[in-house]
Amino acid sequence: MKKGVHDYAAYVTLNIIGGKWSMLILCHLRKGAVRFCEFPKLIPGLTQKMLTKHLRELENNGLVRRAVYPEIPPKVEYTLTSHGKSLIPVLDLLEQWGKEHLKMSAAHSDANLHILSQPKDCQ
Amino acid sequence: MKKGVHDYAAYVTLNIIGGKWSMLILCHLRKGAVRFCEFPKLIPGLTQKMLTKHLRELENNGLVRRAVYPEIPPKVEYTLTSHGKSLIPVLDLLEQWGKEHLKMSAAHSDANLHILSQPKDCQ
DNA sequence: CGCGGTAGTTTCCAAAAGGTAAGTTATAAA
DNA sequence: TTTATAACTTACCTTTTGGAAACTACCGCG
Repeated sequence: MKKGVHDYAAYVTLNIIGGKWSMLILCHLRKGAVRFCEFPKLIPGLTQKMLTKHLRELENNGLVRRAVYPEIPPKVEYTLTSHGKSLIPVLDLLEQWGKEHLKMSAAHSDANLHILSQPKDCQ
Repeated sequence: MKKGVHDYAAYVTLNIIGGKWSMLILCHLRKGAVRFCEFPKLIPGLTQKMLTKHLRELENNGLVRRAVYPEIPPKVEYTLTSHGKSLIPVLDLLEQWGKEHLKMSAAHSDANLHILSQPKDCQ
């Protein structure tokens, strides 16, 4: 999913949080600052390359703030900006719908086996 | 974005509406039934192949219903299921946040040029 | 001098997603 | 007989995305 000047602002939102890891990163930032090296521990499978890439994107979109502490060894912390925090309700709703959907599809795959006798589709 | 067994149900939602065209297709279905051949007219750039692919996905996820009318030339209509309709508030929120974001980033790129004298970031 | 720790960047490769264009089927109308 | 139409499917190719692993820089420590 990328580009394309469609009339829907929802498209913009998906371009921002639709990457493979962005949403996961944001979810962990909800609770407060996270160090660079903490992310891969929090998010299994996330590599440094993908982490930097998505963090830069989120930073460029004004959702996260990058704070560098001039220490050795280096320390960099990421936090949500206020704009980033405005995404939390959106994430919550996505979360909530996802849960409903999982319940639904579980129920449905059970049901298929013994209940259904209604017409499934007009055809 | 695909796969990955993370703890966030929001991930599930994004897998469903996160494709390049799914959200656009759903948006047009909000108003009612749409024929196959109407989609490419409604959504510039959408090809038949991508359309079928995403429609099948949405169908498999129980969000849209496919109704075939046995006529020549063929007629196939797609509608939202009730489960599909439950996504509308989600799409609306994505839309709303996207609009806010566009306002924000427009304001920000203006502001950058003359206003800012605050520290941008601790570094 | 070499090691460890943090925060990256870079290179190289594989997989997934997406696009183009042509083919398919069925029938009715010209 | 050819054409047109709707709804697909298929083959082939390009682009995008993602991942593994190595490399850089910095400095203190032993």
